[in-house]
This record gives sequence, structure tokens and C-alpha cells, in this order.
Amino acid sequence: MPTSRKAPAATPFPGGLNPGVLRDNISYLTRAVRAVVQQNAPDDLEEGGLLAGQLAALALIAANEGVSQNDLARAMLMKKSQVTAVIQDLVVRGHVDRLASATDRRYNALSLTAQGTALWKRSSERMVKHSDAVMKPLAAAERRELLRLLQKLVGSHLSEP
Amino acid sequence: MPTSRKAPAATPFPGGLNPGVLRDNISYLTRAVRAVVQQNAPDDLEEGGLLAGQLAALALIAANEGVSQNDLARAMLMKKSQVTAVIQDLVVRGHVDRLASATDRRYNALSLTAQGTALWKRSSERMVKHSDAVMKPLAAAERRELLRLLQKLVGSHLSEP
DNA sequence: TATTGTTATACTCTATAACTATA
DNA sequence: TATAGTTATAGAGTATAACAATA
Repeated sequence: MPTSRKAPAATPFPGGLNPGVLRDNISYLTRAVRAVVQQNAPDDLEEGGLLAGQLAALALIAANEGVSQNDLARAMLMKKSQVTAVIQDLVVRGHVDRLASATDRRYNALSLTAQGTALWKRSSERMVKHSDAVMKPLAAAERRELLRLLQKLVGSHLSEP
Repeated sequence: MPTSRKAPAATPFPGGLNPGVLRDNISYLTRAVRAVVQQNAPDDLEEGGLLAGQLAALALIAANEGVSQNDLARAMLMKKSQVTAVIQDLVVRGHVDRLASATDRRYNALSLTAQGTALWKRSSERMVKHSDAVMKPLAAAERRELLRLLQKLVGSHLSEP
């Protein structure tokens, strides 16, 4: 019997264990990747005591001047109460301006301060490097495909909730 | 100028925002998928107040009778202290037996009780259904490829840490 | 009434280090 | 001395609901 016929994947599993149903479980796998992401984060990823979500907030504010906290919450898949905490700290630290919208004063229009812009410039480079480092074990085509599939998965669930 | 030439991906982004560098960031994307996974979890996924990691522990013990807590920690990418808490609760609930190994009494050999086996039988079905539900927006080939890439990514980082 | 954002609260998850017991 | 597991603790992440301000 030829050995090449439908070899059973032989996925190396952490600790040499039999993965059982976990091998094809998206919950387990994404949790595992999150752990890998955390472990590969450089100590200086979050400059000056910034929290993880605050970097993502900076990224989105930088790319969407005047965005509201509600839209930010949707984009980051966070509760609005969580966004309040994230933004409040960024405001206190002087990285973000939070102004009530002129047309509808329920909204906060968020923007980066000069200091926030400078911080983001430094941070974004580290952020991209970190992501690249995590993805390094994959070939270029695989990296693109993984990102595409994750984007599609998230996008699909958010467009039809 | 033809509009079809290298269209800019047009990835729909939550909240209609410009994703900026987050679009290709593995940290952001996996965090987003984790949120989707959580939101799609049925209320009865974890029967009887079980915690998330406890299901994964059941899965691994079921597939690896007599496994040690250390190997479990590696496979689940958890700290051993975290595994202690997870297992302790499963032991108290009567789902898991924890016996000092006969050959080296530092090790605990974990196994499912009859009750734990019955629980796992029920839970594993819900677990697989949950994963399938989350993956549903992807085509079958895409699902396979996403799982393969996540497995490869995790496996690569754990084999050469 | 409905929506944006805030506050308060609780629970889960994760990380660290000191400790024990076995080897 | 090295390893498996335990304990204690702190911090980060997340979910819920009640609330104020604005529309």
C-alpha cells in the first residue's frame, strides 16, 4: 500500500498530544493564535503603558479623522463602555482629542493630537513588524490567503448579524 | 481609466471605517474572530457552568488518556497555574480523575470519569456545531484552508520557540 | 422614544512568582 | 538541582445594566 495516499495530515500538535476534535475547531485555533501573538509581542509594542486595544484605537482614529466612539466600537468589536475607557485614557495622556460634534452633540468626534500623531507614527511601525514576525512561518501566498480568509469571516458575521 | 484594474480589495470593514494598517494585522484580525466566536456561542455550549478552557481540557483528556497537566498546558497554550485551576474544578465536579503517576509521582495522570465521558459526549457535539456555525460564511475549500493555515502557524511557533 | 456616551460592577482570562513535593 | 504541580495575587479583557445628555 503506497504511503502517499491521503496521508493523515500529520499536523504536529503542541506537546505531542492527539488533538482530537480540537484540530479543526476554530475556537481553539484562534485562541491558540492569540496566545502566539501575545508571546511574540515585543516589550515595547505598547509605548508608555498603552493597552492593547488602545493601539488599535489609534490606528482607526488615524485613518478616520472625526470618527465616533460608536463606530469605533463596531470596528473593534468592543462594547461602547470598553471604548469609553480606552478613549478616556488616550485623552488623559494627550494623544486624542474628543470633541462633541457640532451637528449632533450626542456624538464625540475623535482625532489625534500632534503628540498622538507622533506616537502613532512610531507605534504603527512596531505594529506592522509584530504582525509580520508572527506571520513569518507562512509563505507569502499563505500569509495573504490567511489574512483574506480572516477578513472574510469577520466581515461576513458583521454584515449579517 | 478602466475601473477593473487592480480594484483596491474593497474589504467591507465593520462600521464602514477605513481599516488602515489594521486590515492586514494578525493581532487585530484574530481578536476580531475571537469576538465573533464568542458572540456565536450558544448559551448551552458549556453545560453546567463549565468555563471555556474546561471544554478544551475535556477534549484533550478524552483523546489522551493519562495525559499530564504539563503536556495539557503546552497543548492549550496556557500557564500551568491556569491548568491547575481548570482541572481542579473538573475534578471537584466529578468529570476528571487526577492520579499521581505510579512511575514518577510528580506527574498527575488525568482521565475522564464515567460522568465526564458522558458530559464530553454531549459537549463535543455542541462544540463541533459551534465551530461549523462560525465557519459557515466560508466555502468548504476556504474552511479547510483557514484551518490548515492556523494549524501551521501555531505549530510553527511552538516547534521553534 | 431612541441613541451616544458614561459609570459601576462583576466575572473571566492571563501572567508572575513563591511555594511544595518529588526526582 | 531540576521538574510537576499548587497557591496567591494582580492586571487585563469582557459583559451587563443603569444612567445622563441629546435628538
